[in-house]
Amino acid sequence: MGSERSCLSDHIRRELARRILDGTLKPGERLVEMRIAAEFGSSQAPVREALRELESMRLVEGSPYKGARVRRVDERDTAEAYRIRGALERLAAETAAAAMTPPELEALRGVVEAMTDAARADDREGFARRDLEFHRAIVAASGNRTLAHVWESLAFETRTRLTVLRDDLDWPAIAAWHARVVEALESGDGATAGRLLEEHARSFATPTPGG
Amino acid sequence: MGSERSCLSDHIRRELARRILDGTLKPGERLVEMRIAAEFGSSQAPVREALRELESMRLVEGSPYKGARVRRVDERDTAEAYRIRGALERLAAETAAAAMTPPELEALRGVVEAMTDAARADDREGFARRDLEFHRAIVAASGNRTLAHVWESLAFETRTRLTVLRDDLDWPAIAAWHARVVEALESGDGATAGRLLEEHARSFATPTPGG
DNA sequence: TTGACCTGGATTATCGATAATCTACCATTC
DNA sequence: GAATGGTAGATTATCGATAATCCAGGTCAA
Repeated sequence: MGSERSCLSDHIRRELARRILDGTLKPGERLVEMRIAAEFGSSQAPVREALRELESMRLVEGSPYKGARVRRVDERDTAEAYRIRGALERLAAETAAAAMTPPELEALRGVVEAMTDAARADDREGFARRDLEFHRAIVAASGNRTLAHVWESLAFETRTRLTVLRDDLDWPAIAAWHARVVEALESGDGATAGRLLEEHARSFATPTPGG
Repeated sequence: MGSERSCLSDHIRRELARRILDGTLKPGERLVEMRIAAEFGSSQAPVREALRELESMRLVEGSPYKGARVRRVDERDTAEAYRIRGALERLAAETAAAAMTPPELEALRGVVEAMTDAARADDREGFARRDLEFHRAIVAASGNRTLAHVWESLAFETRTRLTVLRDDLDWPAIAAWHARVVEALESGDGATAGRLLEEHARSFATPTPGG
């Protein structure tokens, strides 16, 4: 919600974000305004606006008269973002526990089921999508719009791609773990739900064991 | 740090942010691109970029073909922001406790002393400045740059203005309370420091008792 | 009277072109 | 040979103008 506009610069922004996300655009790669403009059949202006927004999302970095590059998102950045995610979702869960309606909880449970199915089928793409949906729903259920905005600005769509490739994780266990969060929320225990979410995020902030 | 550029659009952005901050531009006020451009002697393009960045800072809001307005920051927004602040600073303190050096702690103590002096002199302007300095220092000491970025994006310079006008608060007590945070950090007790900071922020998230 | 529909003026979104600045390369000097 | 300075090409920052869209107010039919 929110950022669904229809002007050209937003289209370009979304598309560039997607490419950074899926690795088409590699870290450190230059983003030349006119080249991008030519590709989208637009002029320079919308591209500039898109780049500026991506910059404020910290997906690209730039300096005056030198242009923009895809930001090099290293392990440290990801770890930092996941720690913040933990803190934010903890707050979200604590707030949401007192406010979530039975239909909302039902929907959340459905997401967890889909996640479990994806884990069984080793459908990591689907798993990642459900996972995002789950966490986003809790953030939304907090009713704190500023929180939702801040959470979105951390662009976990980008980072999840990397995480989901890890082979050392027990996906069905993670799905089951999400179910525990739902149970805590159902019993109105926001503190427990919050603690679970914070630990979960923190576990992803740890570098991959093997390298 | 960071955002010190020298191009026109950044100059316009900073100036507009300042005016929103000090109330020259009032909430809900329209920001017409060509009018602003005329005032700064520029064309439309730099103004547009500035507005888009202010939008991502949530200082202004806009929709396509309808233009931008100074964002109406109501009590709810402020409450939301302070809750997030609490969550973020809690994380910051927990991380910083294990990392802060004696000189850093010494500096932090100095800030609290200045804050205490300002409180005694009823210098609210000075108090607010020291308060921001204190919290910013803890966020910085966490070493989490992403956290610092997110924290800054909540623009507490803007909101503190409103809070500092409240008459129902015991400023010397608040200053003393900050000293307790330093003590916790000095003894390496990040959990306590974090809890104190979260409670503190949350207390400001509560609407003013009288109205 | 009321509501759908149009029209004019204002404003935003985008364009194509120019000015300002950077970077890499080469010549020149010591 | 190394350092300095200058020049050409590429790229960004900004401009002025045009196309697209919105909004207020009036017109007309029922």
